[in-house]
Amino acid sequence: MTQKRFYVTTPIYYVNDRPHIGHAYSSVLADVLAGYHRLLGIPTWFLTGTDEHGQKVQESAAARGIPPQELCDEMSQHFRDLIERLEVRNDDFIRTTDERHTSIVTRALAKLHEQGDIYLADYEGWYCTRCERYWTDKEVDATPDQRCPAQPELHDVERLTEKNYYFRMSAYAERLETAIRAGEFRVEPQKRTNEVLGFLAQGLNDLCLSRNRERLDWGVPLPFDDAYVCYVWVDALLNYKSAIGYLADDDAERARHDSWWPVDVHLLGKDILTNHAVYWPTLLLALGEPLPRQLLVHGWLLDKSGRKLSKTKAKDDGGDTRPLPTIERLLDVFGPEATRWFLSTAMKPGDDTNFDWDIVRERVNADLANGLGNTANRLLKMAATTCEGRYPELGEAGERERGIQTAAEEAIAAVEAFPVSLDLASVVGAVRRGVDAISLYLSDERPWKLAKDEATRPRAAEILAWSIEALRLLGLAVTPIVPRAAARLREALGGVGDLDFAAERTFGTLAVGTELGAPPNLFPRVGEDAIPTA
RNA sequence: GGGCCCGUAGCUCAGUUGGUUAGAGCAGGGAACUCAUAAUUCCUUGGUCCCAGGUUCGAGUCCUGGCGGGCCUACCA
Repeated sequence: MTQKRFYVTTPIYYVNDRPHIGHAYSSVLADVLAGYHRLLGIPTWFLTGTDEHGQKVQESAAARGIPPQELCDEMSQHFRDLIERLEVRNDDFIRTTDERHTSIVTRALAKLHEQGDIYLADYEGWYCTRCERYWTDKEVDATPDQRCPAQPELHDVERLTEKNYYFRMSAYAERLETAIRAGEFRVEPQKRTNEVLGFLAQGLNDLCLSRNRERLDWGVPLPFDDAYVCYVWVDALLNYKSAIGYLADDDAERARHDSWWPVDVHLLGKDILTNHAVYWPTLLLALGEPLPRQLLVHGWLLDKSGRKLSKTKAKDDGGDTRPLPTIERLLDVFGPEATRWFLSTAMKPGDDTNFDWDIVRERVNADLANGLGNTANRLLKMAATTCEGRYPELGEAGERERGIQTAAEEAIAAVEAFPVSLDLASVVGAVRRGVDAISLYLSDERPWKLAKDEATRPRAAEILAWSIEALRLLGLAVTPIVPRAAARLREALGGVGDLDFAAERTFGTLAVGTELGAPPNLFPRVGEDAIPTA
């Protein structure tokens, strides 16, 4: 099943936080997903951006004595800086304070209101004045003597009533469940589907989508009641459509939207599952829009003691006095390519994973420096000395030769299966096996020995030819993950102009006599001494 | 409290519908090789599969109950 196009998103990142490794993970993963589709010639659109409204932003701005927009401009820039350092190639970057977004939120809200999907009702609940928020009955009941769940010792709660606007989410629960069960709206991995179905089974309430401006002003005003702003999710989630031209005035823009929607993959962390698997699709159902094809829900990267690694936590543990491996520090030490490799291979989307400096270093050294990098290096050096730096003839294939050809072709096959499988691990696994196959082949055939003797030198050249050709395909396979290194390798193997995967993917197509470049030292080894010490 | 999920070698993880002596990679130990980024290849050490019961001819795999951890529980995003 070939897809005609591929639209992928990351969550929009909330600007109250500094960018951390979780953001980097989502961004790189989305970039790699997009990259494989682009490699295969599939029209691809990759959207990311920042979420900028809400109470925390308003408070942070107030605390610093600056307008919220100024804070957003500053913080949003941090996210752009991060993805730039990661060499992520997004096609668009949306901000929820963009006019192109807020105008669409307004229209969507008006539409929902007109068709009766939004209603005004009293919200009655426990309010903590100190925390400036409501708590649910259940949360308050769980405390002794019905106190504030955050600070039961200090804060008390009072029963308050407030008028708010609600989205008739419950009305769409059944249709959502049907869509999930029918596979029309997929939530991956499977266990997240279970989680969503379990959530639905508990019964769905309607969703409060407004906030009185007395409490929160930093948001999109409701078109039908200026005393309120739109709260959180309706605003944030709509970015996935506003960015591609949903409800735009311009015909061409709307056509653009229709060409990309429904989105193929929403990438998100497990913490925002409900929002994407329940709020968002019910909202879309209400708007009469097709549902996303699938949600890909990933876990978290945790530091060695299992804590969520965000921002800086001063505490270190286990006698490890080194600073925590934040995304900035990882980039400083390993550079963008190795960092991308680590993030891409860090975990199968689904579970959390623990990591530390050594895990990153070992993986990067094993796969990249010792594996791909060293293989490229030794082959090109041997080619320089044994066949004057020109690609030699393959000669006849024996069993071993067919073996490394197959290994390389399996990597290509994994790439070509990617749009359906989205299985990065299978690509990486195939590449690792390919590198191993070449190493083993070289160990067994010893071309360096054969090259010393005039009579056997042609045979040595053949061995190099087979190995180089296999390596060339592995380089193609890895292009979306480490684009720079892959490009340098391709160049060293005679590649010119833009990469044409369809033309270059076939084993045995490298022209005899092609001038081979110098060993490119693709991935420098990272020594223990490169890791910062406290 | 409720829902969902996780707990397998020092580390990161695989373990398909329960079936032979539980696997990989990395790290550790030994050897070989020497084209290469102290690399590569071969051999090797290492596990009460969280605990306790149960079902079964047979359980890492199913059931029950614990222990430990995570996310959500609808107004923090």
